[in-house]
Amino acid sequence: MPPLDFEGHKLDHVADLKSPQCRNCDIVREIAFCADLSQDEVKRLATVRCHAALPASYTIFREGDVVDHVYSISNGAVKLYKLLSDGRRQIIGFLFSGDIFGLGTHDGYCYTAETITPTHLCRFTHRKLDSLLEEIPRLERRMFSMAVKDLVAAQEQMLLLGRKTAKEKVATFLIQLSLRAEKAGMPTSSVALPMSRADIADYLGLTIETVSRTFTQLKRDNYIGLPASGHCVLNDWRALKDLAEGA
Amino acid sequence: MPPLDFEGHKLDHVADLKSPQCRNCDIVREIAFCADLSQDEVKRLATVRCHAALPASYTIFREGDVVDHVYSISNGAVKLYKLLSDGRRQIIGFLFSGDIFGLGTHDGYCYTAETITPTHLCRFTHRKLDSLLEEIPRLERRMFSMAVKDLVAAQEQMLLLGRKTAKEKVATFLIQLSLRAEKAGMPTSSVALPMSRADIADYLGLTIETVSRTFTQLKRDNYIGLPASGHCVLNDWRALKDLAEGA
DNA sequence: CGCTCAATTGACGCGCATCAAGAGTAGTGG
DNA sequence: CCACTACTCTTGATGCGCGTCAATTGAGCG
Repeated sequence: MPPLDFEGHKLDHVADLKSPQCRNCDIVREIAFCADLSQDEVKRLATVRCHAALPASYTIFREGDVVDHVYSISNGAVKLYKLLSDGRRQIIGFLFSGDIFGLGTHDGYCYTAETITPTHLCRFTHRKLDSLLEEIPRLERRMFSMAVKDLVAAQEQMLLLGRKTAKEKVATFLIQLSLRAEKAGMPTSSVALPMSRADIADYLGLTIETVSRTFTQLKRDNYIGLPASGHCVLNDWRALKDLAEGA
Repeated sequence: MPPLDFEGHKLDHVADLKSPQCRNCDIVREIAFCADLSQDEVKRLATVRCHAALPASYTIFREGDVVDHVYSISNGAVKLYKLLSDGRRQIIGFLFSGDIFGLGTHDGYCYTAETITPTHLCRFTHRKLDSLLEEIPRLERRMFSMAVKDLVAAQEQMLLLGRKTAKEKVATFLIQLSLRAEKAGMPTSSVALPMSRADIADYLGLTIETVSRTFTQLKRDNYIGLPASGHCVLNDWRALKDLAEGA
């Protein structure tokens, strides 16, 4: 994938503010950034945002890049990952509609962000967002509580990576996706798997082969069904949850 | 260890505000909470704090407990951990002087906090701290940036747990302690190891035996020296760092 | 000195990685 | 529409790193 010039707005997939998907963006941002903001505050926020549509497997920024923007996903899916020098990869998180990413330190972003599917993003510069934070104290609260939420999830993932078996890891992953689907108002008994086996493996600290074998095993034991690639049916949610928690 | 009544102030190790170590607490809090607060703001903060001295291996709160306080370590060492139902444990972090802990969600604390060594703590109720956050916006900024710092560290630890070998894990751990010592103004070539091998193992997603063997191996290869229990000398910082990063 | 518990060391086994082959699956162009 | 290509995914055979089990050594403490 040649690096298209997204940051410089020359990418031909970039949509402008008048495009149809921007209305959708407004809706989604209600969920994410602005759930408890007033109409005026939402409008003020809208003045500093920028919208873009990106293809699949598109690198949004790399670990170490200067931190200049915060991103909000309108729709699509994004993965965040860190690399070791020899290419070993750890996926930090999968993000979907309504999720925010782009926090970092003065050393730059601490992970690489890449689209999984074609994705619509909203983007805010840190500079403009900072001045907004002065204006709207509740926005700061909201950013804080989202960072705490991410922190709690990261700690849960540390338990998974350090102490769970392959079977428990995959079960936990499916439960996570199911809970996520529930929050988005989707059915919990069937989850979409837009990411590849390689992505799942790098998220769970396993290899592609082990992930594949574990899926097969869970299917054989009737925990799940795999009707089509990219989809998974959870036959017994409770049993899968117990498996995920090592019971 | 019988559970002493710390929360009800009946613990005989609890020190009051006039005790000598409280002056120390003021100094340390300069580093932690209040680095950029005014004298008045620091004094205001002092009105809502409560101080306690705890013995080693003392459980401060448990995963799932109602979130009512935020804690700041004056001196000593604390470990945070999560448990699976069958007893498998993952240590989320080791905390030292100046560190803050006690964030959580409405579901309660998401980890258990336990002292490693005898420890002096400052404690703030969430309720009082919340009202302070209204008064002192900069305090909210500070809490936010500390949550981000924790998040970045958690993501780095995910890379360690998911993708590093035992040798790389132990090397990374020693480098972490060394960098921490540097920030505290201590020499980087020698680090204190107040925690047990079991704690180190549960932090790195290994067993006691593997940690022990890896220390022995690093010593044999002259990366480190182990002059006395609880101490480790880093003979070649750069080489250890390269090892930690998988080079 | 002797008790207790942490740490080390050794022997062995297992879960997951590695290596390798085969079976879908999707995109491409004639 | 089908062949061709390039993947991704699955499945099998084998190996290794780390876990498990067990015994010994060492350190702190009354």
